[in-house]
Amino acid sequence: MRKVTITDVAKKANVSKSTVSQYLNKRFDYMAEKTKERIEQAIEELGYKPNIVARSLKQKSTSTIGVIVANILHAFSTQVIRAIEDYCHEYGFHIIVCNADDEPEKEKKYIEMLLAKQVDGLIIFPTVGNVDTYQDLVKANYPVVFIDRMVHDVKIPSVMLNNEKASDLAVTHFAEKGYKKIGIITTSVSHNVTPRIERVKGFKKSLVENNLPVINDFIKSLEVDEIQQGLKDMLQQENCPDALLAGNDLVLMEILKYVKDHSINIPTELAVIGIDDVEFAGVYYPTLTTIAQPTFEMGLKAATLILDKLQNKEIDSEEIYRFEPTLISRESC
Amino acid sequence: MRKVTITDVAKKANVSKSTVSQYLNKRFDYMAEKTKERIEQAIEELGYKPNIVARSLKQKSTSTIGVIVANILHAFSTQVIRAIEDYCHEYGFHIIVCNADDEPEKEKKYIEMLLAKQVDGLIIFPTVGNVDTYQDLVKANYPVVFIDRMVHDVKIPSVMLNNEKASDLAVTHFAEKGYKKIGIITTSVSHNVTPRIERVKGFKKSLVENNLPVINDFIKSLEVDEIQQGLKDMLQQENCPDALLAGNDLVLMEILKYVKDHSINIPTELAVIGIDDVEFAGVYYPTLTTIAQPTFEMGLKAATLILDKLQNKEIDSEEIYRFEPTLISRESC
DNA sequence: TTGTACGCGTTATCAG
DNA sequence: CTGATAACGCGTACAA
Repeated sequence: MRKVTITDVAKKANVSKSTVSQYLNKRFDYMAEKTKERIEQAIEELGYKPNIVARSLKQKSTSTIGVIVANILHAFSTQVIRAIEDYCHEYGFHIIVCNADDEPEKEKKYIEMLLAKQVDGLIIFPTVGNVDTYQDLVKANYPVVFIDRMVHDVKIPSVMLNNEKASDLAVTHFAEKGYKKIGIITTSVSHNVTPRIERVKGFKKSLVENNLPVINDFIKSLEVDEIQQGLKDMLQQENCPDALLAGNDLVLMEILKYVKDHSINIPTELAVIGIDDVEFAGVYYPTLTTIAQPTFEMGLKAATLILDKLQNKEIDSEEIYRFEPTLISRESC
Repeated sequence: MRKVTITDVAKKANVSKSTVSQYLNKRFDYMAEKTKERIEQAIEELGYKPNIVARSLKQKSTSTIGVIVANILHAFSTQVIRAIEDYCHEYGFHIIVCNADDEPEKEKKYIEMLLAKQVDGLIIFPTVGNVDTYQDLVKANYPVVFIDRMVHDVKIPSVMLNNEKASDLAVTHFAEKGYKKIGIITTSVSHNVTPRIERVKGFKKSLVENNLPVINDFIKSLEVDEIQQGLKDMLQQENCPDALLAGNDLVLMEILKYVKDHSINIPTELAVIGIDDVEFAGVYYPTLTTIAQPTFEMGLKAATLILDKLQNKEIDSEEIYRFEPTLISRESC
């Protein structure tokens, strides 16, 4: 079955391509009623559907937003994607999602691919390894929004969690419950990723504010597959932490694994709080106290920023949009 | 910054467009070395990137596969998507993922959108509400593969779990452990979705084979938000089940919620098995016995089928490719 | 070995 | 009110 084009419709309706095009774009201002009907009928009979690719070429707009997530394995990523999708869909935009797997190389490749595909804008969870590429995008005045992370000296708006606050909420909660020897484990060691840095920074700061000691042995940044060993090192020493903050959902899983394997009781032997409100937090034994990110709002904000920019609304490109975390108090601390 | 086109490159390198095109497509057979260098340099200096949209229009191929999932909330969906992405990426294909939210209307809209976007093929988790549309695709000989579900009388290959076997594994395991009053809860009531039907069918069949009674009160198909009530009805009667099979991950979450709220002990008061191996199965208290789907293999198969079809390899369109589930025995039964 | 000319499907412009 | 024509950016016979 050959594709039916606008030319076929025009032929069948005995009008010219342009007239059909007018019809399709609802410019009936001066169109004869019977012409309209003939076209309508021809389209119907032939089952004609406009070719978006051809239209995009002409219009220089694909109504598509590219989204590059650093790591799709985080629940945060999928939730944000859903929010972006919802919003874009509402405004007639499609999204193409790519997963950079935390590799700057891959990220760069995807950026190029998406540009070549002429997406109208880009939402990126930056891997921070492609500053030059980001700068090129800025120079070209290409619509880009960062989410989850920011990149210093790059004039691209960022949608971020108030990460220091997230750590602070946790530490303060630990402190209120009487825990004094508090540790933190985060991931994303290889690249200087903002959330990790800010969470550790906020962690230390909050310890000080709560008059608690900062013990460097209790502060670790590890790749996921090193976490079991790291936990062992941390928890099997004489003086070990009695409370542990998981820097994200993947770390939390590793902690729960360790705790299970070593029959450690939560929260009597070890209190636990996780950043990111995982789906099973409420049904786990004990239920898990978490710091929730407003994922939906954040995704929405990123999408709004991009679509606004496409309409040439003025956006402050230096701006960082911070969102506040909330502590969901359950039984694990 | 204006977009730089092949014409700009040609001008700069003092050659014609076609020569540049040759270069881009690596047809150097008869190209002068210095011409090559000039072009190379011009591309470099201008930062030229080919416009995929224009290329697609000419080549009538977008190197893009559309994926429509019925419900992105299932862990199964995301895992399958990752597998598809991996495979497609390897072969230079991109994917566009759409979430139909279990609504046939939405699914239909997405099918039309993806076709208009000229995707080269479609992988669909069918909602079963668009048989006519599917038939149109078949008639047009358009490359489509179904996954997770099948649709009767539609000649489209399907990649599916051996669902009856999944139920059988669970029931037999329950039986071996001495449970006799076994129930099942599934979702997707509104549409006649294959997995649910097959799982219930397999469930009943296995009960009979294990010489256990089939109690209709213990077999429920409910929308997610009705499950709490359903569990109440089922578990608060005199003679209630002592073992429960969760038809998928969402049902499992609901069961765990109920169990928590009513302080029911697993497995002494109620044994539980879930179809779909959720991430926290191994760290839950107790660890959860699950029936795992080979999600990666299934996604891979779907992707392979589509790409094969694009290369006009013969594929039996009547074929249903069944994948075997495996029981992961843990503590919840 | 390189250039010319045209087609892909759509839309904008402008003449009629 | 409608139609011819020229783009959009790329690829490819075919000619030179």
